[in-house]
Amino acid sequence: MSEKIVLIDGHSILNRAFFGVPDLTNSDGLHTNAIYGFLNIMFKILEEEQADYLTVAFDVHAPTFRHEMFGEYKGTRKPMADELHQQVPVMKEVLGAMGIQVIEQAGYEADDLLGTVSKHCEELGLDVSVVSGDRDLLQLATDKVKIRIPKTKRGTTEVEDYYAEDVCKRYQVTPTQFIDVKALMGDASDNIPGVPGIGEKTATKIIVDYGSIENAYEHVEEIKPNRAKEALRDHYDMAQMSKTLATICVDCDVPFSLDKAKLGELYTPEAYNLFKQLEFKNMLSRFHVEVPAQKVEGHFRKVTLLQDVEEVFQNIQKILEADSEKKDSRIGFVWIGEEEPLGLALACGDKEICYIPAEGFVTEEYLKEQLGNLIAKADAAATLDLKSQLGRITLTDAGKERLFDCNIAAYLLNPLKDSYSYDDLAKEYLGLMIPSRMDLLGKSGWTAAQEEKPQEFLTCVCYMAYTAWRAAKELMEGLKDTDMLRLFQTVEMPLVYTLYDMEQAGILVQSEELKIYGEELGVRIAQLEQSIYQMAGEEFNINSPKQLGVVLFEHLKLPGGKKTKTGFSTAADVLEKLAPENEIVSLILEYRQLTKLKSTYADGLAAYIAADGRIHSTFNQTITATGRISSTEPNLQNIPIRMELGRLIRKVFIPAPGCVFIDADYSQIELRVLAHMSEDENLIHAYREAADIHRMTASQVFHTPFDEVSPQQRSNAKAVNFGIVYGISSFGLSQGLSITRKEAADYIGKYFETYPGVKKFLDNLVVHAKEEGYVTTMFGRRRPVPELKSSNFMQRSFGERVAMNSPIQGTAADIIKIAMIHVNERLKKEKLKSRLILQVHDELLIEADRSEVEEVQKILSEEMHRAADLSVPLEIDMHEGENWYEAK
DNA sequence: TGCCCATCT
DNA sequence: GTGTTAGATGGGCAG
Repeated sequence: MSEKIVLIDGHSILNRAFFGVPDLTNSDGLHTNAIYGFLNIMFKILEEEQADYLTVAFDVHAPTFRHEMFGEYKGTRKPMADELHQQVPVMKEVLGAMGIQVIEQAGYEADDLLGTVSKHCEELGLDVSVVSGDRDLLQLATDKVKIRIPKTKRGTTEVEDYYAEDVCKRYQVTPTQFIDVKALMGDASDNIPGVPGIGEKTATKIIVDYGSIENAYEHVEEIKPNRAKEALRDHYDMAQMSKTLATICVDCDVPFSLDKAKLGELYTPEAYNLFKQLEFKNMLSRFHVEVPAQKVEGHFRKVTLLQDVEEVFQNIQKILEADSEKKDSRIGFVWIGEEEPLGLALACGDKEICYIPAEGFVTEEYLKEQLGNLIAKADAAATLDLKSQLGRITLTDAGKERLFDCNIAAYLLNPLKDSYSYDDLAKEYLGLMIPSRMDLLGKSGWTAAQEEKPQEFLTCVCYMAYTAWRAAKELMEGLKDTDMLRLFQTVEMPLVYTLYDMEQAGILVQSEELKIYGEELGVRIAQLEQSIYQMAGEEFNINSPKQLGVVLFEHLKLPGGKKTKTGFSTAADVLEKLAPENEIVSLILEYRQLTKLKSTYADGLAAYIAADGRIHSTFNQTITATGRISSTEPNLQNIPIRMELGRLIRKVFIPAPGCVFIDADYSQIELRVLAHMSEDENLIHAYREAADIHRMTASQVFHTPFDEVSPQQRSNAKAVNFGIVYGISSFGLSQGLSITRKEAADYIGKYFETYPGVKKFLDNLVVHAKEEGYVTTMFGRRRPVPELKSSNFMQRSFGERVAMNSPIQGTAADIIKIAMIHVNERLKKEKLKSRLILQVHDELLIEADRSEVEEVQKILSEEMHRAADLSVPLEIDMHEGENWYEAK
């Protein structure tokens, strides 16, 4: 059997991988998706082929012989996205580290190198596989040379293979004739001009009939479609030129060496280090070297017998005592289990790492008590997600101060991550590549995993405790280095308990009323549906933007063209402008609103009512980029209020018997924060003097006496006020206010003239963000702004808006967090029955016992006011009601 | 899964 | 000259 060589078209496969693999970035901010995809394709093919030799060819950025021939020739590669471009040198480095030959040659494209090497190797008697995403390479196919075109479909890579005969089958022409076809039809992406008016079909037919461009020209008068005949006759020169351009050179001067192409050990230590740096975790298993993490795995153990468990606790106590001299005694712990705890994972040092099932004599109560003792003794007790553990920890006030939530610390250090799983923390803060829960257990729940995959289960839970133990120290250092320790200790950690209390409390819902509300919506929806079908003259799925677009813009021929990538835009603002054209439009808008109300709110909320008649939402503390909290399952932070029909839903949220709702919200907190942070004298003055800030703004910006400001002026000023906070453009403002862009620009200009301090402040934020790479809130919370480094205008502009908005939104978030912690603590300390139950960004909702209303109002007012000391007053609006509708 | 559209501050 | 207001969650559709 002959030996085999694989030749890879480097740029082409990188390019394919770049677009086929979702964006990946390592901790250094380096994009890695193209490299990752390339390696996946390469490994797959090497395994399939069992090849003996491998070489990768790249293009060089230099003019080629094609440029000399044809001045307008721009090269076969389009300008590369920056995110891809930066991956090319790294890719070459990775290949180098694996001992893989990389060839490139000025004056030629990779295609030509591949053609030449492929022919050379075929002559040497080797089997050749050429891997490329580019079908031009098909011209190289013979019965010994196979062209392989990988396609990424749903995450998996499939490869199309072409020997010469496969090309004939698929394209009806031989590989050589394939060049002629391409020359005739042209190729815009390759800048091959082609012959005008001849497309793929005609080109193929001509070459099938005549064999080549030259022969076709000899018989040009016979060519069938008249159009094609004339085209070829008039543009024969061009066709010949294109043919030369499209022909891959097979005898160029190539720096190729068969010796160097010989495959050796790919998995070298150098490659290992690079893979680790690139964070290609699941590729590391290909390496046969011992990873440091495996050492610690040797100490993972499951402890079941009471006697052994007692020994473990004694041992940990000893370790803690020894470490306490250094003020660095620390445990890592994680309760495992969903509803009912299965057991406790513990770590104290590199050697004492174990999992203790709660079964037999080792009861949950016993474990709780022992854990409590450890927490009391250690300087720090670290876990991954404290809120989820609080139900299983006996807390003392002293214990509270020792608890350390690794996820929250990691969130403060980088709030942009979408996951803070233990394997992410280990990678980021410990430099350890360890298997994730998904890697070990797949989608199994804890209970199933413990039974079915005991070994992997043990590995997983021990890694969790170990990561918590070890990362806590690094995270603590990180918080100190970034000046966020105080924020962590006085805001984020205490907030864990507040949110836990709120989740436990939940909010009472009148499920019957909710059901009736949903049914009423259903009736109206059915009516609307019929009317819409009738007016459209057909039945279709109104909730499908695609179908709706076709009905509105094609069948009913309403004006307004394409807007989205996939078709017509049918967003509310587009449809509102169309409302006068056809009555159906407003019915559709109403239909949309009602189906939203029914599916998300009426039916959606009903599904979350627990046995106690209350909805217990989850408040997430590590989700948003700015420091706000978020609410899920269900989201209680987006309950309708603007439209009356939707607002009615709030009537089903009621206080418990004997209670009343008290709702307090900060008045324009973000604008006040802006006034304070910018130190703009005029804006501060405006807030100190006027109750109505929008009117005051209108008065100052439009140079109109305060009492003569028209409603229009006030509402415009209000829009500008909001826009400024978000970094709006004149275009955006003009859209929002239905005014010309010029007028909008004028408003913004006047605003900044009136409040020059604001302008300066916002500009400085962007400058600071560009220099430091992040922005901060008043309380030191950071948000990185990597978009500012992008070469893409849009991304960069986004970064600028982020730099302007995040400190404002984030400071407001800090303030209400502080307020809610103190409100909750005072309710508890004063032994009140009233409970804080919701936070909606600038609003707190309390279920207050009727006997405590006055005291609760006092607490809310005091704590919300004193949460921050601003140079403008912090004002709050407070309402009382028998349900959430009334209390707002 | 990604897109579109709705909802909130 | 680009596209053009920050931060979220969730339902439904289409491939």
